Amino acid sequence: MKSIVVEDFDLSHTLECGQFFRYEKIKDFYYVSHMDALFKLRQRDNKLLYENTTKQYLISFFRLDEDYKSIIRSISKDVHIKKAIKSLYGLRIIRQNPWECLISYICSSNANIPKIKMNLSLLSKRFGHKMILGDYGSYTFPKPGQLSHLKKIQECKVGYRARFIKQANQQTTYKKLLSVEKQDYHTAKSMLLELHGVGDKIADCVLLFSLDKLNAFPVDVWVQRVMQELYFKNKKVTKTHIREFGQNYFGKYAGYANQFLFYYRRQQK
DNA sequence: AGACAGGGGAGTG
DNA sequence: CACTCCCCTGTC
Repeated sequence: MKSIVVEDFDLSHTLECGQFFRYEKIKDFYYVSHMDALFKLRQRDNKLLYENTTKQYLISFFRLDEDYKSIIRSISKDVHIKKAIKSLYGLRIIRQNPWECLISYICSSNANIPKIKMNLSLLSKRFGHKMILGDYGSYTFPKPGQLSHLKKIQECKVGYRARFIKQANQQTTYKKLLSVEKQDYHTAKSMLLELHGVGDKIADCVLLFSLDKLNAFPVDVWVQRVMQELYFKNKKVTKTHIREFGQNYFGKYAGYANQFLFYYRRQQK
């Protein structure tokens, strides 16, 4: 098995923190399915072992080319965030494919992680084609334009989100997503918000996890909970206010702070 | 058995 | 802002 040396990286935290859904842990290995790629990973200390992908792909996917230490330094504003960082050190924001990310988070509304995983698995099984790696099999994720059959989408148990997926499929191309990526945070966000089924939180997720907007600060119930507890003396605060506070307070890499706090709070339950 | 929540969003008032 | 409904699954 090939390997690369990795610094400031924790594979388990990165895959399991809830930002990404199409992976499966089997024995000591993680099998990752993403668009047309299927690869196998394992971390041993500072070595990342891999099969069926390339060093270049992994560096991009896990953002191994960015200066983690300086990001951590810039968001380490107080004892609360420092504590979360300490316990989850090495967690990185994954650079997902924007299309798969968009559909994933459209599925996420009023759902939970097991259900989102199931929906994505059914969608790829229904619309993608089979991939094999050793004795493990999964499916490619359908491309923009391939999710047009409403009935078939509904069979993937996505409920009322089926029409959102169909519409996103009609209105989105890779070219459009690329042009969204080129815009600044606010412009990019307003473009995503034009899609039906994409509101504030989902737009921020797509921006953070796939469009290189690391200052995005998605506020779901968990982030709302942890932020109220740590920064608002347990007072009820609107999600909009929390988002604006988070972006101002943590700055350019607020999205990293967001993910640390989110996963840290979820682990406590 | 049936009610309810689960990583929201859109539409209304 | 606050409220309701949305489709589906797992849980108590």
